[in-house]
Amino acid sequence: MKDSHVADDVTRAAVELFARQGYANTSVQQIVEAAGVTKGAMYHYFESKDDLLFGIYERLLNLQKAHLDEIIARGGTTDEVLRAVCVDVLETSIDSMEEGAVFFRSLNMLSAPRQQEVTRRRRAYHDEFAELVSRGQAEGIYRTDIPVAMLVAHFFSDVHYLSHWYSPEGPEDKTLVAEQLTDLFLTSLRRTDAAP
Amino acid sequence: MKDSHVADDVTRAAVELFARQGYANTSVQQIVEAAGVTKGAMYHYFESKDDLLFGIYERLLNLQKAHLDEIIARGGTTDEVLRAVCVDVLETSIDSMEEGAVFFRSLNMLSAPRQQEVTRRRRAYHDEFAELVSRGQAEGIYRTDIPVAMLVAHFFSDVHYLSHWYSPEGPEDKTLVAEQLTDLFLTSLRRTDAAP
DNA sequence: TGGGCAAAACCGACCAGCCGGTATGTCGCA
DNA sequence: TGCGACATACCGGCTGGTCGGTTTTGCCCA
Repeated sequence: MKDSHVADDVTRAAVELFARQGYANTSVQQIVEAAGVTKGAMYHYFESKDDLLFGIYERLLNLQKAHLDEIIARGGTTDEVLRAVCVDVLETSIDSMEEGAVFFRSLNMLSAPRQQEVTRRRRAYHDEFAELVSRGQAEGIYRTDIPVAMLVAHFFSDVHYLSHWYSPEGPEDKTLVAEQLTDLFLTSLRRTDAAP
Repeated sequence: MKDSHVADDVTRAAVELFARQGYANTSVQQIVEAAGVTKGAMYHYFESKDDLLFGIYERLLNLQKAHLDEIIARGGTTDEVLRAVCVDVLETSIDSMEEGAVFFRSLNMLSAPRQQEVTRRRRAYHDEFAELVSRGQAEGIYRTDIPVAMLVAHFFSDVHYLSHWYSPEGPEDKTLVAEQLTDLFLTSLRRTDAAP
C-alpha cells in the first residue's frame, strides 16, 4: 500500500475515459470527477495530463515485455514458443483491452520524446517477435516468400483490431478467441507444399 | 467543377491534419490556414467541424461500397470474387491511407447519430463480405471451425493496420503488398486436410 | 501516553489562452 | 440593385495548469 489510492483511481478513470472518448477529448476535470478526487490531488501525483497518459503506456509495455521474456525463457521448439507468445499476447490484450485501445489511438498525443520512447520499446518487442519468425524460417518450417516485417504486421494487426470487435460480454470465450486467431496466423505462416 | 475549390482544399487539409494529429487536437484555425482560406469561407461550405469530418467518412464509404458492388457484379467463382475483393480493398486502402487512419481513429468524435450512420454502413459492408465467406463455406472450400465474424475481423484487421506500418516511400510495392496480405488471409481460410 | 511539529496530502478558486462558432461587413458580378 | 462568396472581428465557454492555504499523517521525545 505504498502508493496512494488516488493515483490508482485516477489512472483507472483515465484509461476508461481515454478509451471511450479519446485523450484530447477528455478533460482533466472529467477524469478527477470520475475518480472522485480533486484536481489538486491529481496534480500532486502527476505532473501533467501527458504524464498520466504516459503512465498508461509504460504499464502496458512493461507487462507485455515481462510476459514475452518469461515465455522465451521457458524454452521449447520455435513453433511451440511462437504459439505460446501469440496466445499470450492475445489473451493479455483482451484483459487490457481499454489500455490497448488507448495505446493505438492516442500515441500521437504524447509529447515527442515520450512518443519516441514508446515507439522504441514497441519496436524492440516486435524485433523479438520477428526473431522467432526468422528462426522458424531458417529451420524450414515457415514460408520465406513474404517479408518477415509483413508477417509480423499481419499478426499484430489482429492484436490491434481486437478492441474494435471483441466484447467480453459476447459469446466468444477469451481463450478460444486467442487460440483461433493464433491458429489462423500460424496456418498462413507455415510452408506450403511446394519448395521455395 | 460544380464545387468550389475551397471545399476541396479544406477537405484535403483536414484529412492530412486529422490523420497526423487527430480530430480533437486539430483546430479549425489550423485547417483553414493549411488550406489557405479563411474561417468565413470554410463555414460557408461546411456547417460545422463535425460536418467536415463526416464528409471524409462519407466519401470513403461510398468509394468502398462502389468498388465492392462492381466486383461482385462482375461475377466469377466465390474464390475468385473474394480474392478480387480483398486485393481491391487493400489497394484502395493504401491509396486512401490518410482517410483510413482518420476513419478508425476518430469515429467516436462524430456526433452520435452520424456515428451510428457510419457504423451501419460499415456493418452492411462487412455483411456483404461475410456473405462471400459463408458461400465459400457452403461450397466446402473454406474452413467452418471458426466463426465467420472472426474470419471477417481477421481480414479487416490487416486493412485497418496498414497505416501503422506501410509507407508509400518504403521498398514494398502497393500491389505486391495487397496480394501478399490477401494470400495470407486466403491461405488461413482454406479447409485443412482433415474433414470437419 | 501524548504533545509538538514538519512534511506530505489534499483542496478549490482562479487564470490566461484557445476553442468552435457567429454576426456583420465588403466586394464583384448578374 | 440584389445576391452569393467570402473576410474580419468578436464571443462565451471550456481547457490545462497554478497556487496559497488547510488538513492529515507519521515520528520523536518527554
